[in-house]
Amino acid sequence: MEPYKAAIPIQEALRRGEGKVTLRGWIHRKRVLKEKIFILLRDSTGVIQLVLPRDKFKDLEDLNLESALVVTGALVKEPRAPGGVEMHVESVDWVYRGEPYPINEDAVAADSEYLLDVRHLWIRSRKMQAVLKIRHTVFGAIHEYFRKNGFYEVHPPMFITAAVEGGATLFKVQYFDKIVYLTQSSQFYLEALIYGLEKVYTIAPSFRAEPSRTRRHLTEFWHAEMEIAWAGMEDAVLVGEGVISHVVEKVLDERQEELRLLGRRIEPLEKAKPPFYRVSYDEAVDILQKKGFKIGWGDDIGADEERALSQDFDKPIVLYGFPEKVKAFYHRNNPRRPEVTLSFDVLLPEGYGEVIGGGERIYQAEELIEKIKRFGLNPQDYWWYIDLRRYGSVPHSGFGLGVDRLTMWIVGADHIRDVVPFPRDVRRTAP
RNA sequence: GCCGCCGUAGCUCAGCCCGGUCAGAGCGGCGGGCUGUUAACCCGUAGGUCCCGGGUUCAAAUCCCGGCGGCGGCGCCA
Repeated sequence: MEPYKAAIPIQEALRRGEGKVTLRGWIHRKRVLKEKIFILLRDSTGVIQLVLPRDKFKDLEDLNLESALVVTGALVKEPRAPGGVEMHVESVDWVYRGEPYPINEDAVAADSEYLLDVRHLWIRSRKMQAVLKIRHTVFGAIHEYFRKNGFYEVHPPMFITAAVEGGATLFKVQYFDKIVYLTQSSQFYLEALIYGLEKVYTIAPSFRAEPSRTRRHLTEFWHAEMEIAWAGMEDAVLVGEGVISHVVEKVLDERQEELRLLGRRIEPLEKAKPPFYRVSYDEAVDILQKKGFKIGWGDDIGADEERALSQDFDKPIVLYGFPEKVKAFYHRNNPRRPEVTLSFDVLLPEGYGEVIGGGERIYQAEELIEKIKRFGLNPQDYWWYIDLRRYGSVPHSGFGLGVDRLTMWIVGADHIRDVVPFPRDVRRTAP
């Protein structure tokens, strides 16, 4: 049997605190003293201190960080050891000698750009481990919420031929002898799928060729989208509150250790329970004007305004009822007040901003065609989307949730790149 | 697309303003030391196309022009 097959997880070793066991992992830290070598060994479950008599393991003292090891020895409870338990190593059963590891504490402390250049290595760090474990829980909790609430998971295409939002932000792809695009939202496909399944959701990548240079934009991001038949805007808002609060609850329940390692304050997370604050666009304009912003009714709410708004609230805000011209063409106008749409955004607190955009869709063909024209677009480009309105159309609503943005807020990251293993932005496509 | 900032050792940075012992520090590497270390510590040592090109000058990392690369913010959005 290969020696590494006998190993137990480090977390399990820390729990036992005694007995002879085999461990495997990577060298997280190493300190060589006159008579002893201390090694902090890391695996996916934790970190434990190894103690090796220097005379017996002379050939190991020059091991570089991140070298891989399989060791056997006795576990001992030891207050001087980080974590309270250490292993007195008796034999080293397997070694892979790594070259000098290029990431050091200076680069980490500076949160350097370099960490993105060596991202393929940096994802080994305890910080990235913690973030990626939380990300795993976030995705799982989204699936869990939708499935428990009667939604079917569906899988729309990534190659498309018509824009959802307009057209300027699509990535072109050579597709045999023609050009197609990468999807920027699965919404239109979800709208088609409700006529069979009524309540549908998907978690899929969306691609946007926007040259955005901000801490909350990527060119490739994970989009959790849902659509429900026989539903108005308020129904979609309830689902949005439901899924966010469920995800947060799940992370608080399962990822306390990771949140602690990341130094995340959990009070703001604990407050994210429904109902979120409801603020109409009209009220928001009032609030902002009183704060001294130069904003008139009909203007869009920019990033600074969004941040200022969220400062007044200690949990997520549902901003609703935007003017027609600041939202995409497919939003249904309020029949009682046609100048505003039945649209909403969910804003995260602490300055994190928009995480959900959604609302009720136009369900009548004529109204849709008219609005497409009013927006200066060509109805022919949306032929099948319009066609959906010709055969038993019903009121329906949905939203798109930025999963990376949600994760960013949950872990308290400064940049959306910090929560994605291999982020893609306007310039970075490798590693 | 618009505005601002940056580029010096493998990594993090100082030096630039006011040109002339300015080729520097810490980490990492290598060599040695050290009574159990907690990002260990101490001593020694190797390591650089000062982003590239041009200009000014007796003299340029430093000043000027152009280019390339990177970062942050806005707009747009999730």
